[in-house]
This record gives sequence, C-alpha cells and structure tokens, in this order.
Amino acid sequence: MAEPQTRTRIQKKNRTTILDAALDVFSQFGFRGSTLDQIAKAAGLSKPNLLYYFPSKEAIHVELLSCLMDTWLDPLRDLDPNGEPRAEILAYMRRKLEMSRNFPRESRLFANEILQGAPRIMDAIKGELKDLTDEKAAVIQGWMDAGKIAPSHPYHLLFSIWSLTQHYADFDVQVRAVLGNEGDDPFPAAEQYLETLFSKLLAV
Amino acid sequence: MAEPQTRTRIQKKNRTTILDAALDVFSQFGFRGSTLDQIAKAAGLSKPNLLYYFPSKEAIHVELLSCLMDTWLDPLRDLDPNGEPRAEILAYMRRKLEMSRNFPRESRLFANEILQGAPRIMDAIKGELKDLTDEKAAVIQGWMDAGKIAPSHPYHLLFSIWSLTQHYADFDVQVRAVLGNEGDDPFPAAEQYLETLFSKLLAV
DNA sequence: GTCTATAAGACGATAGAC
DNA sequence: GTCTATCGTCTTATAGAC
Repeated sequence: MAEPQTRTRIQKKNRTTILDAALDVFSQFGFRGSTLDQIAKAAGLSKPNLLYYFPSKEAIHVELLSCLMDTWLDPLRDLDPNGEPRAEILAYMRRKLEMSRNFPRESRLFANEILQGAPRIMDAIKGELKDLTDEKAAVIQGWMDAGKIAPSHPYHLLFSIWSLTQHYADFDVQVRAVLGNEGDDPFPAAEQYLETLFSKLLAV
Repeated sequence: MAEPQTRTRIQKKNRTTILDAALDVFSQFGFRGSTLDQIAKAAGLSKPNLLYYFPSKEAIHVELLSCLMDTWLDPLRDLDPNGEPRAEILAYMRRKLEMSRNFPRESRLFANEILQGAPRIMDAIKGELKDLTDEKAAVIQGWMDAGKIAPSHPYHLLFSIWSLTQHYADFDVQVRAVLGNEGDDPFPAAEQYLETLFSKLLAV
C-alpha cells in the first residue's frame, strides 16, 4: 500500500528498459535467434527478473510487435484524401523515410518477422495493414482516375514507397559499407533522390 | 578404390541435398535461429550424417553465402558500359526482378544476413560488392554527365533497384497478403510498374 | 556412409531465499 | 522485486557400432 505510484513507476521503468533491450536483440536476430540471456544482459537485469515482468520470451516479442503495428501505420493513416495528391504522396514517402531514420530497429524487427513468414503478425497484416492499404490504394486510384497524378498501380506504388524507405533502415550496414565513409549520413541524399523519383513518376 | 565416381556422385548429391535444405531453413530463420535438426529433417538425413559432409553448422552457412555472392552480382556485372544507357538499366532491373522470382530463398538468406549486421559476409560487401558497385556507379555517372539519362544519384539509383526488386522476394508473404488472392503471381504487375517508374526517372 | 547413443553446454522457465 | 540455484529440454558435435 505504501507509495503505490513509486512501485508502478519502477515497474513501468523496468518494463520499458526490458522492451528497449529486447528491441535491440530481436530486431537483429529475430525471435528464434534471440535469447533471454542476451536481452537480460542488454537490459542490465537478471534473467529471472525479466520473467517477473513478462510471462515468457514470446510475450516480450508479442508486446513489441503489437506496439509496433500501432505506430507503423501512422504515416499512411495521415495520407489525406482531400489533400493535394502529389504533395500527399511525397509527404507520405518523407514520413516513412523519417521513420527509417528515427526507428531503424523497429523497421528491422518488422522485416525479421516478415522474412520468417510473419508467424506472429499475419493477423495484423491481413487485418489492419490490408484494410488500411485497400483504403488508401482506393484513394490513390481515385486521384489517378481524376487525372491528378499519372496512372500506375496504386498497390505497387505503395509497395515501392515501403521498400525504398525501409531499405535505408533494414540494409543500413550495406548502404554505409558501399557508400564508404560509414559515419556519413546517407539520408539527405536518399531523400533528394526519392523526391526526384516520385515527382517524375507522379507527374501527369 | 572401387567405383570412386559413384562415391563422388553420391557425395555431391548429398551435399547438394543438404545445401538445398539448409537454404530453406537459414533463409527463413537466419543463422542463429536455425537448427541442425530442422535442416536434417528437411534434407531427409540424420543429424550426424549432415556433419559427415560438413564440419559444422557454420560451415554449411558459409558455403551457402559464398555460393550466393558468386551469382548474386551477375546481373550487375552484365551491365554493359557500351550499351544503350536507358535499356541497360531497365534490363538490369528486369534481371534483378527475375532473380527475386526464381531465387527468393537466396534473396531472403542475403537479407537475413544483412539484417544481423552481415557478420559472415561483411568482407564480401566491402570487397566484391563495393568494388563492382563503384565501377558501375561510375559508368552510370558517365551516362548522366553525357546527357544520355537524366541526372540523379548513381549509388541511390542502384540501391533503389536492389530494394524494389528484392522486396518482392523478401516481403513476399506481405505482398501476397495485401494483394489478396495469394495464389496470384504479383510479378507481372510489379515488372510493369517498375518499368514505368525507371523509364520516367531516366528520361532526359 | 549411415545410424544410435551420448557428451557438453546453452536455453527457457521455475523455486525459493532474501 | 531481485537474486542464486536449478530443473528439464534443446542444441551442437562426437563416439562408436554396423
């Protein structure tokens, strides 16, 4: 009963610490390739202490994935059907690229899960993700039909935005190794290139 | 001494069977997430028998990766500096997309290795891959300088071909889930879309 | 060459002291 | 809440029969 807020605050802090450490590990090695020992060491806690806050290794992973899905779709949700079509799509691309820059671990966690056949996230793929994609693809198709942007394939247009932007998070070590000077930030040039690419694609 | 060719033929056949099974498993779960039991079961052999043909789990993985690098760069090697610039780049994109269609497991094996920080392939990335990329980026830069194709970033142009084409192998289950009718082949529409995309990007 | 049996250690999870 | 100790299982690799 004494200081319940303090206990809660410590609990939340430890849960956050564990999830952050787990994101480090799971995003790199996937679910099967990650161990509680690695996560415990990264979190600076003992292994049994992890399992005091989460019932199992899988529960930690599931928690990360469901948190991820919530924010992962935000950039696409913000695509405004009433906005200026070309500007809306370019702004969506920029938001996705910004997510790759600011949340590369989340992008790699997602990539790892998809590569493994999406066993723990297929419901969300066929549900939330597909529903939102269907909705926004219809908006884009409407813009194409109205002659606001050049006609192409709405779904593959969205796929191309996903793959091009997530590439800079998922294949970060390759991008930096090929560009050399690995301390340099590849994102400014990437943004400029992608703006050119999509501007030309969408121009009527 | 009796029938050495037969023994060799059996050995080669078993090595091939093991490598094919290992490709199935490693491409899905990565190195750390895969087990010899899975590979043995997929190959229809016993676990000790695997280790009769390869000294260790890591040796199987390394063998797969070095075989992969040999063929992975072929499409880019075939980019002809003396060809017609726009046609050469489009043909390269088509060759890469064809590799994603015909060798999706190899693409996912590569993606898994890069996601994990490329621990067993970084030398090849900084060596063969970077050298070839530098060489072909210079060719593309030359074409841009000569006004044969629209100016952009040669390296990011290559990155965009890699990410767009490999996406259809690496994120295959997502692509099919979002498109619905998962038996349908997404590659024809993908090829058409990517041809449009790069045609417009390169047009002077 | 292929198998069963097993060593030696890593792994997820639990028990119980503090 | 956090720890040490430990259980039972999984995993890589080896030993040795056939």
